[in-house]
Amino acid sequence: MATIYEVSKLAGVSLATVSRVINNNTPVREATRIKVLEAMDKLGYHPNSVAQSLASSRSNSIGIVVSELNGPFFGTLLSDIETAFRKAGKHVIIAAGHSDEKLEKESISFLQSRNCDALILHVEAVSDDYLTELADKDVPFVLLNRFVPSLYQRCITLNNQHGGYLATQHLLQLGHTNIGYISGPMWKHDAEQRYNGHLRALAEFAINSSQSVFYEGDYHEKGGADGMTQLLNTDPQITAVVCANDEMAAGAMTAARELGRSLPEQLSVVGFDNVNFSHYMCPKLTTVDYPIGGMGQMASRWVLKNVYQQKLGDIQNVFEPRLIQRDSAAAAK
Amino acid sequence: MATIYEVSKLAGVSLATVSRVINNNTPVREATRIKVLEAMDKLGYHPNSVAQSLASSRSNSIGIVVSELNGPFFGTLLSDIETAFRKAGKHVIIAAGHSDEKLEKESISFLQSRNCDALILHVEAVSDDYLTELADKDVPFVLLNRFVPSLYQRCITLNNQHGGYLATQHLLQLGHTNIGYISGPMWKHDAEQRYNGHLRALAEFAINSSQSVFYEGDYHEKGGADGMTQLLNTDPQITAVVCANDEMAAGAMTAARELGRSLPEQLSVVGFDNVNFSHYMCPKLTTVDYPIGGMGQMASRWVLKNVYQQKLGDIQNVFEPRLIQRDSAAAAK
DNA sequence: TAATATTATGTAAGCGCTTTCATGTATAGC
DNA sequence: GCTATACATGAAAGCGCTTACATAATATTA
Repeated sequence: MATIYEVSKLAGVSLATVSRVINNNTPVREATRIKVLEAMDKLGYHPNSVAQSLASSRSNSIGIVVSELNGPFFGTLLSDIETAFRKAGKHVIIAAGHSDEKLEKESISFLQSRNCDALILHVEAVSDDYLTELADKDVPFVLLNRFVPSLYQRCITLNNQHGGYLATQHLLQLGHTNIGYISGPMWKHDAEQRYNGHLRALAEFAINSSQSVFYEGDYHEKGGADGMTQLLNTDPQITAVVCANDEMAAGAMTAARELGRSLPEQLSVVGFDNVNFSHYMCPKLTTVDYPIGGMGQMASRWVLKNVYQQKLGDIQNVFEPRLIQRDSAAAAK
Repeated sequence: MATIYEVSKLAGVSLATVSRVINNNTPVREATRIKVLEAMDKLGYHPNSVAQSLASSRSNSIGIVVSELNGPFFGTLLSDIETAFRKAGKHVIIAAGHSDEKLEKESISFLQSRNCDALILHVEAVSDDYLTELADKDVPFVLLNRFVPSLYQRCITLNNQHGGYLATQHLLQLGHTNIGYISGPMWKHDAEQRYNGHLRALAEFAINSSQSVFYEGDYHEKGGADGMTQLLNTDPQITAVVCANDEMAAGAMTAARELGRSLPEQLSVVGFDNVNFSHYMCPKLTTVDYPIGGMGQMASRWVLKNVYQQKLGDIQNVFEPRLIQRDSAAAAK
């Protein structure tokens, strides 16, 4: 691989000048620039990004921590983030945190040691305090789907509460009054907030929430199935169930069918997230859309703007969910 | 951030010695090692990986090109690759090629300029010649799901032909004789091979393939839906359809139902890939398992073994698919 | 045309590490 | 006790760039 030195020799200029045309940050006379470009071309020269990083102490890499790499949710996120940075000539280093405190911390320090210029974090298990401390360190980061009051400018969140509200409101408007709820793990902020939204909708329709059956699931298919089984055992009169994410909705619907309920005639189900397979399910899942792609783009913009000084539009910190009506929720009989 | 220099001063040894304890590649007296480790600890020192890369001309990063970041298929792949490398202290840089020749090439040169030690490529659009030339360059790479004869040691492939065979054989064994086929884009090697397997099964059961209706789809849901519609129009007598991937199967099943077919009673469907949502579909999809995770691990092993000289087991170049029987394929009436 | 302001280019000192080669120090052999 | 050998450590030269700072070339003004 040719080095900048060889280019400078071939072009008959100094290293510095070559560097200038590479970085395009200092004026270079047009004739000189052309000479250099031609030399680079002739040698098939590409700058060594490692050397660039060391010299400039910018690595042009952004570290991303997500909970899982598989699964429908993060794929969309990563895809949009990668596209955004790729355009800007940055690259993305990915680590999975698996919703585990130790692994999340490891991922973060791993990415730090990789000299990332910034991090985009979708972390669930580390504490607010840990994040606040991290903010005092040198590496800038944005938080996705997590609100830490002291770090509010760097939080890109969904109004989960409103999402939970929309799901339940929809069922209530369809005439359901006996609505079960399958939650995510309550230690996760979004799970708690979605549930709060559910309660708010119930209250608004003057339904006593103590009548409403509740199950704390795990955000996975199995939890949804278990939850549905338990809910229907506890209260066979239930006519609708809100699931705090689509995966659980999938499990719940399967379980309900196995228990002899026809969907959506005897039982309506609403999910949350609008993952890409939610319309493969049958009945096609009515769910709350989580604009994760847009939020990923916004996180990218935050980084481009605050770390790389690009002039870009304002940052939208809070995104609003919206209800996607499909076929899994029907009017109460 | 503390540097190796500060550590060496605090420990009262030279830079070289600190480097030795970091890399653990040259004997260092135990007492010295401990002094150094304590100094590192006290300073909260982490080696600067960029500087390490520059000095050693190894970046400890592996570039991955996949077609898409979203979608169920690549998530599984990336997840297993990331896990494997993370354990080895390497990191993964990801780029999407979008099945487009230009973008695939761009992705590859992008990763090259990032000084990746190796690449794992799932590329579809670039030519065999391009890959053969690339192999003469300096960066080592493995190919996933692609067989290039001259590069056979670095190809990790699925026996797609056999997979196609299994899908059709299953339907034939269930008594179907009028079987439609919805293919992927025939310019993609795997699509072609899956179809060849289909033909082989047909031949084995003495079915004239010219009777068998065929549609060339796009590996996406829409293509599956269009394909099913066209197939049923062309030949309403069809009792079974093989789809060359699960996404098309999803579209096809929806379309079939909209055309009034009950599944699987009036129409059996078999997919290919066994993506994670295939059992969310209803009826749950009978499909051919693509062990993409295992193949990703094998690709990782190839890199660890051939690039980082780790002593690991043999490389398995060809993986075998297997049929996953669920509910979408039933006996012919 | 000389003096001054502007702009373009070159010089050289790092960035934080690895690694070769040289040197020093302990151990063994006689 | 002296040399031969092994082993542990240090000195210093890069890895390929960026970026002050210094200098040279050019444009501007009087």
